[in-house]
Amino acid sequence: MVSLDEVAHAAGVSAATASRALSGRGHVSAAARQRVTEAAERLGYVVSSAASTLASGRSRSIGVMIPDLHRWFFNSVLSGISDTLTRSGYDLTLYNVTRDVQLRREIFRAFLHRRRVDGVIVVALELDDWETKQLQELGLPVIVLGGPLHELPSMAIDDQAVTQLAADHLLALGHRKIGYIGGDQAFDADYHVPSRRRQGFISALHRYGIEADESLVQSADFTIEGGYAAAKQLYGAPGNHMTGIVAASDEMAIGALLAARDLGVSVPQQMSVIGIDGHELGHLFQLTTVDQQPVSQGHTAAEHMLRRVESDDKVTIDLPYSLVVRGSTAVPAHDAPNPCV
Amino acid sequence: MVSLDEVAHAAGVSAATASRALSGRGHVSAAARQRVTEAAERLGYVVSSAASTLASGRSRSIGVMIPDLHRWFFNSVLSGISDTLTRSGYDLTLYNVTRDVQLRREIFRAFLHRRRVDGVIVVALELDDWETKQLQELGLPVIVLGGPLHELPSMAIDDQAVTQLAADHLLALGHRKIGYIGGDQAFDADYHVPSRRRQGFISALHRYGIEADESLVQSADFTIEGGYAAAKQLYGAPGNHMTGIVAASDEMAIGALLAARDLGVSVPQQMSVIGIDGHELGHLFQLTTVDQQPVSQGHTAAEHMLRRVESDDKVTIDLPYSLVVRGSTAVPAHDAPNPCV
DNA sequence: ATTCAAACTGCAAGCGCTTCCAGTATGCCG
DNA sequence: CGGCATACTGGAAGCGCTTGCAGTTTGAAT
Repeated sequence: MVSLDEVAHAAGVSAATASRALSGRGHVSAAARQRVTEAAERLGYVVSSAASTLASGRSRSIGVMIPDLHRWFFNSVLSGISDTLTRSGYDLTLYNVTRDVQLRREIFRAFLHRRRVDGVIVVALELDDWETKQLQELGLPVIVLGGPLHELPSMAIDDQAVTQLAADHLLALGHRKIGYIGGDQAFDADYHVPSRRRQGFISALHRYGIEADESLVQSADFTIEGGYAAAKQLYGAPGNHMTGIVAASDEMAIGALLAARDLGVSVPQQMSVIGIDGHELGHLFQLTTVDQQPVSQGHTAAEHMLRRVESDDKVTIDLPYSLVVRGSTAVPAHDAPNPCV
Repeated sequence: MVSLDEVAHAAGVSAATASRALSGRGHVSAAARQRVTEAAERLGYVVSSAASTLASGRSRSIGVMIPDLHRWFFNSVLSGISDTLTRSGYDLTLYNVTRDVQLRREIFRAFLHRRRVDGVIVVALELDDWETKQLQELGLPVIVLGGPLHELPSMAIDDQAVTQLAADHLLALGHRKIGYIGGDQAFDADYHVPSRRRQGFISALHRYGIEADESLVQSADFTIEGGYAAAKQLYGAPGNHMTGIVAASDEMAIGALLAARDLGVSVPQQMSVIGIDGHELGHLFQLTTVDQQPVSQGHTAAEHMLRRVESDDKVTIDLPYSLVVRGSTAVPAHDAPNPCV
């Protein structure tokens, strides 16, 4: 391993100057900088992260806490974060926060305090008070993606508005008996997203003077399998005259699409289905959705993190989203027979 | 931040003894260890990773290089690795190696050399000579998952045998006209896996005295969409009398299943489909597959890494796999009409 | 009781950088 | 041409820990 001293010596300057030349901090003559850069390049010098961190207090690494790598939304966000950090020369330390309570506690208790990171991006985790406190006590910039959480700077889409937009799309098409696949408090692992989306659905109906029919609301775990099972329940309920479904995630919507095929319910002729997320498979399934561009969310979060979120706290950033209309939604066939068994 | 000195002082010992007590290296009396541990706990002491790394040369962090976080196989492996590392108190530094050549080069040139990690696990990346050399020159333990790569210690399933097993399953059921969805050299982003699987398919046919029909072999990119498109090609080819499909990944197999539904080809009555991987959606789709337990692969890789792979090099570990028969495969209906258009 | 090894402990020397500080050189102003 | 600000540079002091070394104590073996 080449040390800074060797580079400095090769360039005919002191280690101090070499350090300044390479880091860009402080004054260095153009000539010296040139020689140092060349020597470093020639010798293949790479700064020792430990030494640099210890001396400067900066680690050039960001911690990312994320719940479930299998869920498309989360690994998309992670991709976005990773991309931006790598481009900026930052490392990414991954904390995969699973349902293992003990491990989770350990991550908050010890891992984060090792000061290996300059900041922490928390993706879609519902934090309890103790965890929030741990994060705050780090004295590091923290960004919560999928908030908002009042105690910490956060970025989030307006989940209620998003779901309302999805429901509005169906309502505007003329649907009136609309089913919902989402979650309730029991699924609030991530900032009440399930609750807030459900609320958005109900509000949308209210604005059309429709009372949500509890029998048309199904809970699921945001996965394809969960959506499939929930949709089967909805399709199977006799006489509900449902013509459309709003699913709180694209994965569940895809599940609903698969269930429809299995039961011979044609989409969009007999049933319109709309999801939320912008899943990569949406195109294949011709799924109408509200795209929340998770990769971009990752980019944005990382960029903000790199700017250190100087703005004191409670920074709450609203993220964009957009309706993408594909083939899974259409005006309801009022004359058609009830597709549900 | 509480320093080791404070802990040592609180426990009435020197920093050296406190360090030994907490790390477990060297001799410390039970009494001293007890007092140090208590003091550390009470003060909330957590070792500074930078200082510890600088002094000891060990960082308690493992780097993981992985290509595509969206692909289920990769994020499964990552989950497994992460789980094992976290349980052992290790951090995971994620290097998401995308198709961006410049970024990729930078990761190998600079990131790895920062000595932030004690070892590197490379998941399913086809390394060129220069990259292999960079890895070797690190002087760190490296494990390649999805090898084998002769130059570096690696772990892999026997891709040829796996695909042969899949094809054998169909052959044993009586299928003779079998299609294949996989890849050729053009898709060899990861250790010739596409090529080796294709070879396994061809060998299996040979053992039954069947020559592979080139028109029944389709290339795809291992995604659901890719499999869907490839399967449509196969189903659409007139007069091929194909009764079964081997897909080199579950995602492509699922694509084939979806295509079958869309074209009215019934599975398994008219068409048997088998995949490879053990995808979590396999259950929903009743997909027969060869499970290679990627999460366990992650565990195994991480465990080996933690044991530092003392054994010099060229450690090549064969990973297990198993056939999981579900509903997507059955004996061919010899009397049935050709399902293909 | 004597000897010796092993257990234990603290001192101090780093690990490889960054950065404060003080000193020298340079440029520009009046 | 003196004076002062500014650019540049190197010395040296850490950053917070680990560990070799040497000294002290203990226990067991003779």
